[in-house]
Amino acid sequence: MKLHHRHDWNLSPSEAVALQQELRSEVISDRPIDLDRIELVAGVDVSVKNEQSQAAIVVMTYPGFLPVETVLAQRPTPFPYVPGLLSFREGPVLEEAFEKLKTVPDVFLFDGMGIAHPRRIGIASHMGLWLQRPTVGCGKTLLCGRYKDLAEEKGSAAPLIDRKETIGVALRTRTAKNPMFISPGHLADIPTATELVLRCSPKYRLPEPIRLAHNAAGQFSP
DNA sequence: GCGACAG
DNA sequence: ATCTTGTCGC
Repeated sequence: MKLHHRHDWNLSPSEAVALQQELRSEVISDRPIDLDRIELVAGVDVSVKNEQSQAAIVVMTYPGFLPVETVLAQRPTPFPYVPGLLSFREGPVLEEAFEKLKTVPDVFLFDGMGIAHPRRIGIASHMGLWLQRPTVGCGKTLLCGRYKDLAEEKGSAAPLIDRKETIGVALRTRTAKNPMFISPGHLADIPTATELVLRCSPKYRLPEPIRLAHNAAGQFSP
């Protein structure tokens, strides 16, 4: 896929934070995703093993969820895990994977946050700037913000609030299971991102594209 | 200063 | 995220 190269990745933690402050104003998080025109949805995930990172992108039809393309990319893990700076750890290998992708998905679902981030630029938002296509952040645990208890039934949601600002939702994708934390990445908004993730989770807690990407990323070559 | 902290 | 077997439940 064609990528809009934005910057180099070899930055120190403090330089990375400064870059996020510069890029945050470019993130568009109030634009509805055109759910009626989606035909392809991609799931993005990265697995780390022995200093090596492997990225997987699985493109699936929507709403049938039939896999149409899977790409993998490997690289040495370049950056330590620092809460708030995940994109600088997974960005390099993801960039390589995106370049291998031939299909052009209508939207990308990421394993991690979108604007539900201290500086409102989690990995889904950050990579969205490179992709220039709609992206959604789907976290399994919270990075920042608070939410009120929500009902046990699948589909229940509660606003995620941080510093008086609504940054996403806690969404129950499976009855009685822990909620997922959904937020717009880039070129998306909270209501449509929430609806899309719910529609992409017909059977499991993880959205189908991310679930498959997670499985593929965890498969390292001997 | 203290606590919290995606993957 | 990763280290790791069996096991309780639908």
